[in-house]
Amino acid sequence: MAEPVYLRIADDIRKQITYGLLSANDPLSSEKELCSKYSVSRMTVRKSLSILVDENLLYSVPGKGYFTKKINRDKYLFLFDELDILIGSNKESQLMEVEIIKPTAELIYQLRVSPDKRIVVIKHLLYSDGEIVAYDIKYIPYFTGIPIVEKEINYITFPEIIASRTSIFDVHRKIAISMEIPPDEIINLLNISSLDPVIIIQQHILDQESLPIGFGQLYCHYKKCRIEGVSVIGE
Amino acid sequence: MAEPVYLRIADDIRKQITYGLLSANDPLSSEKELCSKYSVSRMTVRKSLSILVDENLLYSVPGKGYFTKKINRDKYLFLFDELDILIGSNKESQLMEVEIIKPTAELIYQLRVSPDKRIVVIKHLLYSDGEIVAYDIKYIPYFTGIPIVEKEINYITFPEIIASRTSIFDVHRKIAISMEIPPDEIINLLNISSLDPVIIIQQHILDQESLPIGFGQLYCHYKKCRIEGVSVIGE
DNA sequence: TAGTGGTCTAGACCACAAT
DNA sequence: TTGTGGTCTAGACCACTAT
Repeated sequence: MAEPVYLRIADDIRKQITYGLLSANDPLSSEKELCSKYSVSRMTVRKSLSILVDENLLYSVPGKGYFTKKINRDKYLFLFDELDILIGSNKESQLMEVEIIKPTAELIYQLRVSPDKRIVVIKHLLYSDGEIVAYDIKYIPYFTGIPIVEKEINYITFPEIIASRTSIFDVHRKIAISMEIPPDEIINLLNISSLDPVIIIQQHILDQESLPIGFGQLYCHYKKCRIEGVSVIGE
Repeated sequence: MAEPVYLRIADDIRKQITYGLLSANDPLSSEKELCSKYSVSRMTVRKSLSILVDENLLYSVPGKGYFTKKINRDKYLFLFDELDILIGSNKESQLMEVEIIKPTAELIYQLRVSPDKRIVVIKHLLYSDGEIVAYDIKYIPYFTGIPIVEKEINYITFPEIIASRTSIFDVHRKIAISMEIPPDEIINLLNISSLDPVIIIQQHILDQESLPIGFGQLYCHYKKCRIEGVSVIGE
């Protein structure tokens, strides 16, 4: 078998969408009609259609049929890793400090906690070619079992710390990249001028109900950071 | 039917992976064995397994079986739109200039073209709340049929311009975010201090063979840009 | 040779849409 | 009532892997 039948059918339908024979929200022929048209069984047609649904070119409505989707190609898939985004060859992360604090006003807001809740703070310094280029700070509401011993923390990722409380599949993350002139503490740590902005990468870790269970900020020297991604076809 | 059988089976296998009963690269029971275990047909088992393959928890090797995958949760999906990333409420894009030039040394490198090839340059200014906050410049090697009339260009996206030459499904994009102190031309346009870095979002549009067919750079005022994304489970 | 996943057929019943 | 997609069964043949 050179090319599976279901791929040939998927290609055929994809072309009809691509070349504009079908436009947004146009109904497709029914599965049964496509079975006759291509002389295949329903399962084969469904396999073809499922590929196009995965590609976000089609959606189906039970009892009605399949419809074409509007295309938006403005989604990028980014590989985001604290060390990967740093420019340089010798990169390493060093645990700086672990402490337990009472939440500031911002943390009360960001983590939706009460003022008397204790917060675990984990600070890292990130080095590139021997220089400090970034400072990372993570906040997690205290819970029994959370690792607070430095040795334990140094080798696990932010989601892993939190996953010790819940299943790793029940959390998702949001990220935001922006720039600001940082507070003095960061200016000193990164050894930059008081007028230089830094790149801030803000991470929110959320549970299934989208309630925050962790919050982190990475401050990075503006010359030492580069974030890369590739496009995906999306809704 | 409250919950389809294939979802119940997928959940069951997912739990075994999540809770560490199966670790990376462990072989799974064969489809046939799973059919017996859950008393369902092969198609139902395959549907369950295909979900887990889509979730990047499993991979299959023809003739051998299914195996569990190492999890990496460091991929983010970003919605990237030139106007969406600007901070502000009233945002608009204005075509500034279209011209045809001979390529500079950088363009010869970025677009892999010969020095005598003509390049179409499209410049936009991006406004937020009435202020110029970003400057966008796109380079596309000239080809017959490329829109160079201002009216035509103003309302189509970068990939769409290029897709007029090839199918939109044959192109993919790479993006990189970094910061730099920009050249004087940009300093003047954005009306910033000569010491302020800007956010540079670099876009490469590539064809099926990963050869460049378009190159663009967006220079954005560092205070006026914020890029957001959500995590996905990846390989 | 036996076992595996990949592909495919020809049916079936269900819940839901449109009429 | 008819047509639709969603789910599911019980087979089949193929290419590939391991022995």
